[in-house]
Amino acid sequence: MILVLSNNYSHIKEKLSEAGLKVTHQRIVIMDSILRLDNHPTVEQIFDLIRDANPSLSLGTVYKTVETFVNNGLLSKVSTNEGQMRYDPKLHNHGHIYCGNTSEIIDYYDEELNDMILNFFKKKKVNNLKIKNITLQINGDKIDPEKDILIK
Amino acid sequence: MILVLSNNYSHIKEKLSEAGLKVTHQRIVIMDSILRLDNHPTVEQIFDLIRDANPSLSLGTVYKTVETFVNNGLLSKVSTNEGQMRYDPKLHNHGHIYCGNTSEIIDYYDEELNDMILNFFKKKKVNNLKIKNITLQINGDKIDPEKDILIK
DNA sequence: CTATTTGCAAATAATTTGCAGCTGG
DNA sequence: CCAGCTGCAAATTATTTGCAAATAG
Repeated sequence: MILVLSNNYSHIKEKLSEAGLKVTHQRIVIMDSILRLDNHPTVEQIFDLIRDANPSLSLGTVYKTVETFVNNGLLSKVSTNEGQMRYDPKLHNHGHIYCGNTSEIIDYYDEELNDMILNFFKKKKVNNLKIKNITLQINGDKIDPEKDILIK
Repeated sequence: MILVLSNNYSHIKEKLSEAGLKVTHQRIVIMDSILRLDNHPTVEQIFDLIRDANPSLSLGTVYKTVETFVNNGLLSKVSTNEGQMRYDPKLHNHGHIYCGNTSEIIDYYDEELNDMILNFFKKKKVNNLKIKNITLQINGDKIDPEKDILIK
Protein backbone atom coordinates (compact mmCIF):
# COMPACT_ATOMS: atom_id res chain seq x y z
CA MET A 1 0.00 0.00 0.00
CA ILE A 2 1.39 3.34 -1.01
CA LEU A 3 0.69 6.24 1.27
CA VAL A 4 1.08 9.63 -0.35
CA LEU A 5 2.02 12.10 2.34
CA SER A 6 0.37 15.46 1.87
CA ASN A 7 3.43 17.43 0.89
CA ASN A 8 3.92 20.69 2.72
CA TYR A 9 2.29 23.60 0.94
CA SER A 10 1.68 21.44 -2.12
CA HIS A 11 -1.80 22.85 -2.49
CA ILE A 12 -0.53 26.42 -2.42
CA LYS A 13 2.29 25.66 -4.84
CA GLU A 14 -0.17 24.17 -7.24
CA LYS A 15 -2.42 27.21 -7.07
CA LEU A 16 0.48 29.52 -7.76
CA SER A 17 1.61 27.50 -10.77
CA GLU A 18 -1.90 27.28 -12.14
CA ALA A 19 -2.11 31.05 -11.96
CA GLY A 20 1.12 31.32 -13.92
CA LEU A 21 3.06 32.76 -11.00
CA LYS A 22 6.53 31.73 -9.98
CA VAL A 23 6.53 29.63 -6.83
CA THR A 24 8.62 31.60 -4.37
CA HIS A 25 9.08 31.05 -0.68
CA GLN A 26 7.60 34.47 0.05
CA ARG A 27 4.45 33.80 -1.89
CA ILE A 28 3.94 30.44 -0.24
CA VAL A 29 4.38 31.86 3.23
CA ILE A 30 2.12 34.82 2.55
CA MET A 31 -0.68 32.71 1.12
CA ASP A 32 -0.33 30.21 3.91
CA SER A 33 -0.60 32.93 6.54
CA ILE A 34 -3.75 34.32 4.96
CA LEU A 35 -5.33 30.89 4.95
CA ARG A 36 -4.30 30.27 8.54
CA LEU A 37 -5.32 33.69 9.84
CA ASP A 38 -8.61 33.12 8.13
CA ASN A 39 -10.51 36.22 9.16
CA HIS A 40 -9.67 38.59 6.31
CA PRO A 41 -6.32 39.90 7.49
CA THR A 42 -4.74 43.25 6.74
CA VAL A 43 -1.25 43.45 5.22
CA GLU A 44 0.07 44.36 8.64
CA GLN A 45 -1.46 41.27 10.23
CA ILE A 46 0.01 39.04 7.55
CA PHE A 47 3.41 40.61 8.02
CA ASP A 48 3.26 40.30 11.80
CA LEU A 49 2.47 36.60 11.57
CA ILE A 50 5.37 35.73 9.29
CA ARG A 51 8.13 38.23 10.00
CA ASP A 52 9.77 36.33 12.86
CA ALA A 53 10.09 33.14 10.86
CA ASN A 54 11.16 35.07 7.74
CA PRO A 55 13.32 37.98 8.86
CA SER A 56 14.35 39.03 5.39
CA LEU A 57 10.82 39.18 4.04
CA SER A 58 9.78 42.79 3.75
CA LEU A 59 6.51 44.60 4.20
CA GLY A 60 6.71 45.93 0.66
CA THR A 61 6.80 42.37 -0.62
CA VAL A 62 3.61 41.59 1.26
CA TYR A 63 1.93 44.59 -0.37
CA LYS A 64 3.14 43.59 -3.82
CA THR A 65 2.29 39.95 -3.32
CA VAL A 66 -1.30 40.38 -2.16
CA GLU A 67 -1.87 42.74 -5.07
CA THR A 68 -0.48 40.13 -7.44
CA PHE A 69 -2.74 37.53 -5.87
CA VAL A 70 -5.78 39.75 -6.33
CA ASN A 71 -4.89 40.43 -9.96
CA ASN A 72 -4.52 36.72 -10.60
CA GLY A 73 -7.70 35.66 -8.94
CA LEU A 74 -6.18 34.04 -5.86
CA LEU A 75 -7.56 36.54 -3.37
CA SER A 76 -10.24 39.13 -3.24
CA LYS A 77 -9.88 42.56 -1.73
CA VAL A 78 -12.25 43.66 1.00
CA SER A 79 -12.50 47.34 1.85
CA THR A 80 -13.53 48.57 5.25
CA ASN A 81 -14.42 51.84 6.92
CA GLU A 82 -11.17 51.69 8.84
CA GLY A 83 -8.90 52.69 6.00
CA GLN A 84 -7.06 49.42 5.56
CA MET A 85 -7.66 46.85 2.90
CA ARG A 86 -8.24 43.27 3.94
CA TYR A 87 -7.78 40.11 1.94
CA ASP A 88 -10.13 37.20 1.49
CA PRO A 89 -9.00 33.79 0.25
CA LYS A 90 -12.53 32.52 -0.26
CA LEU A 91 -13.46 33.17 -3.84
CA HIS A 92 -16.95 31.81 -4.16
CA ASN A 93 -19.79 34.30 -4.03
CA HIS A 94 -20.39 35.07 -0.36
CA GLY A 95 -21.36 37.91 1.88
CA HIS A 96 -19.77 39.49 4.93
CA ILE A 97 -20.89 40.41 8.37
CA TYR A 98 -19.13 43.59 9.53
CA CYS A 99 -18.95 43.95 13.29
CA GLY A 100 -18.71 47.63 14.07
CA ASN A 101 -17.57 47.16 17.65
CA THR A 102 -14.94 44.47 17.07
CA SER A 103 -13.89 45.23 13.46
CA GLU A 104 -14.34 41.57 12.64
CA ILE A 105 -15.42 40.49 9.19
CA ILE A 106 -17.23 37.17 9.17
CA ASP A 107 -18.23 35.23 6.09
CA TYR A 108 -21.89 34.72 5.45
CA TYR A 109 -23.33 32.36 2.94
CA ASP A 110 -26.76 30.85 2.70
CA GLU A 111 -27.72 28.78 -0.30
CA GLU A 112 -31.39 29.66 -0.16
CA LEU A 113 -30.77 33.40 0.10
CA ASN A 114 -28.17 33.28 -2.62
CA ASP A 115 -30.56 31.53 -4.99
CA MET A 116 -33.27 34.00 -4.13
CA ILE A 117 -31.07 36.96 -5.02
CA LEU A 118 -29.74 35.39 -8.20
CA ASN A 119 -33.26 34.56 -9.34
CA PHE A 120 -34.33 38.10 -8.64
CA PHE A 121 -31.61 39.47 -10.91
CA LYS A 122 -32.57 37.08 -13.66
CA LYS A 123 -35.89 38.86 -13.80
CA LYS A 124 -34.93 42.46 -13.02
CA LYS A 125 -32.29 43.62 -15.41
CA VAL A 126 -29.70 46.32 -14.89
CA ASN A 127 -28.95 47.71 -18.31
CA ASN A 128 -25.47 48.64 -19.49
CA LEU A 129 -23.87 46.73 -16.63
CA LYS A 130 -21.97 43.47 -16.80
CA ILE A 131 -22.52 42.07 -13.31
CA LYS A 132 -19.49 40.25 -11.88
CA ASN A 133 -20.94 39.36 -8.52
CA ILE A 134 -23.53 40.32 -5.98
CA THR A 135 -22.72 40.19 -2.31
CA LEU A 136 -24.51 40.92 0.89
CA GLN A 137 -23.10 43.22 3.50
CA ILE A 138 -24.54 42.78 6.96
CA ASN A 139 -23.59 45.57 9.33
CA GLY A 140 -24.02 45.21 13.02
CA ASP A 141 -22.46 45.03 16.44
CA LYS A 142 -21.56 42.01 18.46
CA ILE A 143 -23.73 41.83 21.55
CA ASP A 144 -21.18 39.92 23.62
CA PRO A 145 -17.76 40.73 22.11
CA GLU A 146 -16.22 37.78 23.93
CA LYS A 147 -18.40 35.23 22.22
CA ASP A 148 -18.58 34.19 18.60
CA ILE A 149 -21.30 34.98 16.16
CA LEU A 150 -23.46 31.98 15.50
CA ILE A 151 -25.32 31.63 12.24
CA LYS A 152 -28.29 29.37 12.66
CA MET B 1 -52.20 84.62 -0.54
CA ILE B 2 -48.89 84.26 1.19
CA LEU B 3 -46.09 82.72 -0.76
CA VAL B 4 -43.29 81.32 1.35
CA LEU B 5 -40.13 81.41 -0.66
CA SER B 6 -37.97 78.38 -0.13
CA ASN B 7 -35.23 80.00 1.88
CA ASN B 8 -31.70 79.21 0.74
CA TYR B 9 -30.28 76.16 2.45
CA SER B 10 -33.13 76.16 4.94
CA HIS B 11 -33.46 72.41 4.70
CA ILE B 12 -29.79 71.88 5.43
CA LYS B 13 -29.83 74.35 8.32
CA GLU B 14 -32.73 72.52 9.83
CA LYS B 15 -30.97 69.17 9.56
CA LEU B 16 -27.89 70.55 11.24
CA SER B 17 -29.88 72.04 14.11
CA GLU B 18 -31.87 68.89 14.58
CA ALA B 19 -28.61 66.97 14.90
CA GLY B 20 -27.46 69.40 17.59
CA LEU B 21 -24.72 70.85 15.43
CA LYS B 22 -23.91 74.51 15.09
CA VAL B 23 -25.02 75.93 11.78
CA THR B 24 -21.84 77.22 10.19
CA HIS B 25 -21.25 78.41 6.67
CA GLN B 26 -18.71 75.64 6.10
CA ARG B 27 -21.09 72.90 7.14
CA ILE B 28 -23.86 74.25 4.94
CA VAL B 29 -21.61 74.49 1.92
CA ILE B 30 -20.16 71.05 2.46
CA MET B 31 -23.52 69.37 2.88
CA ASP B 32 -24.90 71.26 -0.10
CA SER B 33 -22.03 70.14 -2.29
CA ILE B 34 -22.51 66.51 -1.31
CA LEU B 35 -26.19 66.70 -2.17
CA ARG B 36 -25.45 68.43 -5.46
CA LEU B 37 -22.59 66.16 -6.48
CA ASP B 38 -24.89 63.30 -5.68
CA ASN B 39 -22.73 60.36 -6.67
CA HIS B 40 -20.99 59.58 -3.38
CA PRO B 41 -18.13 62.06 -3.55
CA THR B 42 -14.69 61.78 -1.98
CA VAL B 43 -13.40 64.50 0.34
CA GLU B 44 -11.23 65.73 -2.51
CA GLN B 45 -14.23 66.08 -4.84
CA ILE B 46 -16.17 68.00 -2.23
CA PHE B 47 -13.24 70.30 -1.65
CA ASP B 48 -12.69 70.90 -5.35
CA LEU B 49 -16.30 71.87 -5.85
CA ILE B 50 -16.39 74.47 -3.09
CA ARG B 51 -12.86 75.84 -2.77
CA ASP B 52 -13.16 78.57 -5.39
CA ALA B 53 -16.27 80.04 -3.85
CA ASN B 54 -14.86 79.60 -0.34
CA PRO B 55 -11.14 80.30 -0.46
CA SER B 56 -10.61 80.21 3.28
CA LEU B 57 -12.27 76.85 3.74
CA SER B 58 -9.62 74.23 4.30
CA LEU B 59 -9.33 70.59 3.33
CA GLY B 60 -8.91 69.62 6.97
CA THR B 61 -12.28 71.15 7.72
CA VAL B 62 -13.88 69.02 5.04
CA TYR B 63 -12.38 65.92 6.62
CA LYS B 64 -13.54 66.93 10.08
CA THR B 65 -16.96 67.94 8.88
CA VAL B 66 -17.83 64.79 6.97
CA GLU B 67 -16.69 62.75 9.96
CA THR B 68 -18.94 64.83 12.20
CA PHE B 69 -21.81 64.29 9.79
CA VAL B 70 -21.26 60.54 9.83
CA ASN B 71 -21.13 60.48 13.63
CA ASN B 72 -24.36 62.43 13.81
CA GLY B 73 -26.26 60.38 11.31
CA LEU B 74 -26.33 62.92 8.48
CA LEU B 75 -24.13 60.93 6.11
CA SER B 76 -22.96 57.42 5.72
CA LYS B 77 -19.46 56.35 4.84
CA VAL B 78 -18.87 54.17 1.81
CA SER B 79 -15.55 52.39 1.46
CA THR B 80 -14.10 51.42 -1.87
CA ASN B 81 -11.23 49.36 -3.21
CA GLU B 82 -9.53 52.55 -4.34
CA GLY B 83 -8.35 53.67 -0.94
CA GLN B 84 -10.55 56.69 -0.54
CA MET B 85 -13.69 56.99 1.52
CA ARG B 86 -16.82 58.29 -0.12
CA TYR B 87 -19.87 59.86 1.47
CA ASP B 88 -23.51 59.09 0.93
CA PRO B 89 -26.30 61.47 1.90
CA LYS B 90 -29.04 58.89 1.40
CA LEU B 91 -29.69 57.27 4.70
CA HIS B 92 -32.43 54.78 4.02
CA ASN B 93 -31.43 51.17 3.54
CA HIS B 94 -30.15 50.83 -0.01
CA GLY B 95 -27.55 49.00 -2.00
CA HIS B 96 -24.78 50.11 -4.30
CA ILE B 97 -23.65 49.20 -7.75
CA TYR B 98 -19.86 49.46 -8.01
CA CYS B 99 -18.59 49.98 -11.53
CA GLY B 100 -15.07 48.62 -11.69
CA ASN B 101 -14.17 50.36 -14.92
CA THR B 102 -15.56 53.81 -14.15
CA SER B 103 -15.27 53.86 -10.31
CA GLU B 104 -18.86 55.03 -10.15
CA ILE B 105 -21.08 54.07 -7.25
CA ILE B 106 -24.75 54.03 -8.11
CA ASP B 107 -27.60 53.60 -5.67
CA TYR B 108 -29.72 50.54 -5.99
CA TYR B 109 -33.01 50.01 -4.24
CA ASP B 110 -35.84 47.67 -5.03
CA GLU B 111 -38.76 47.36 -2.66
CA GLU B 112 -39.50 43.75 -3.54
CA LEU B 113 -35.91 42.62 -3.10
CA ASN B 114 -35.55 44.55 0.11
CA ASP B 115 -38.66 42.92 1.58
CA MET B 116 -37.45 39.54 0.46
CA ILE B 117 -34.13 39.95 2.26
CA LEU B 118 -35.67 41.39 5.41
CA ASN B 119 -38.16 38.53 5.56
CA PHE B 120 -35.35 36.07 5.14
CA PHE B 121 -33.54 37.48 8.17
CA LYS B 122 -36.70 37.35 10.24
CA LYS B 123 -36.55 33.58 9.87
CA LYS B 124 -32.81 32.89 9.84
CA LYS B 125 -31.24 34.32 12.93
CA VAL B 126 -27.67 35.45 13.41
CA ASN B 127 -26.93 34.97 17.09
CA ASN B 128 -24.92 37.41 19.16
CA LEU B 129 -25.23 40.10 16.49
CA LYS B 130 -27.32 43.25 16.63
CA ILE B 131 -27.96 43.90 12.94
CA LYS B 132 -27.94 47.58 12.01
CA ASN B 133 -28.54 47.21 8.31
CA ILE B 134 -28.21 44.86 5.41
CA THR B 135 -27.11 46.15 2.05
CA LEU B 136 -26.48 44.71 -1.34
CA GLN B 137 -23.25 45.27 -3.19
CA ILE B 138 -23.45 44.71 -6.92
CA ASN B 139 -20.03 44.60 -8.58
CA GLY B 140 -19.68 44.92 -12.29
CA ASP B 141 -18.39 46.87 -15.22
CA LYS B 142 -20.18 49.34 -17.40
CA ILE B 143 -20.54 47.98 -20.89
CA ASP B 144 -20.65 51.40 -22.55
CA PRO B 145 -18.84 53.79 -20.19
CA GLU B 146 -20.34 56.77 -21.99
CA LYS B 147 -23.89 55.79 -21.21
CA ASP B 148 -25.73 55.60 -17.93
CA ILE B 149 -26.76 52.50 -16.10
CA LEU B 150 -30.46 51.89 -16.40
CA ILE B 151 -32.31 49.96 -13.75
CA LYS B 152 -35.45 48.45 -15.16
C1' DC C 1 20.27 32.68 -18.93
C1' DT C 2 16.70 36.10 -18.38
C1' DA C 3 12.21 37.66 -17.14
C1' DT C 4 10.32 37.93 -12.62
C1' DT C 5 10.49 38.73 -8.14
C1' DT C 6 12.36 40.60 -3.89
C1' DG C 7 14.29 43.97 -0.43
C1' DC C 8 15.01 48.33 0.88
C1' DA C 9 14.44 53.09 1.22
C1' DA C 10 12.41 56.96 -0.37
C1' DA C 11 8.04 58.93 -2.24
C1' DT C 12 3.20 59.62 -2.37
C1' DA C 13 -1.57 59.66 -0.87
C1' DA C 14 -5.14 59.80 2.46
C1' DT C 15 -6.31 61.08 6.74
C1' DT C 16 -5.62 62.78 11.58
C1' DT C 17 -3.94 65.76 15.07
C1' DG C 18 -2.68 69.82 17.88
C1' DC C 19 -3.50 74.11 18.86
C1' DA C 20 -4.41 79.13 18.50
C1' DG C 21 -7.98 82.06 17.06
C1' DC C 22 -12.83 82.65 15.57
C1' DT C 23 -17.93 82.45 16.05
C1' DG C 24 -22.76 80.76 16.74
C1' DG C 25 -26.21 80.40 20.13
C1' DC D 1 -19.34 84.78 26.92
C1' DC D 2 -17.57 80.15 25.88
C1' DA D 3 -18.11 75.47 24.07
C1' DG D 4 -17.61 74.09 19.84
C1' DC D 5 -15.71 75.11 15.21
C1' DT D 6 -12.21 76.30 11.87
C1' DG D 7 -7.63 76.96 9.60
C1' DC D 8 -3.20 75.72 9.14
C1' DA D 9 0.82 73.04 9.37
C1' DA D 10 2.92 69.18 10.97
C1' DA D 11 2.33 64.22 11.99
C1' DT D 12 0.74 59.76 11.09
C1' DT D 13 -0.79 55.84 8.45
C1' DA D 14 -1.42 53.11 4.42
C1' DT D 15 0.31 52.16 0.23
C1' DT D 16 3.29 52.67 -3.99
C1' DT D 17 7.46 53.23 -6.49
C1' DG D 18 12.23 52.84 -8.23
C1' DC D 19 15.95 50.26 -8.69
C1' DA D 20 19.76 46.99 -7.84
C1' DA D 21 20.44 42.30 -6.42
C1' DA D 22 18.55 37.64 -6.20
C1' DT D 23 16.25 33.62 -8.25
C1' DA D 24 12.71 30.43 -10.48
C1' DG D 25 11.99 28.03 -14.47
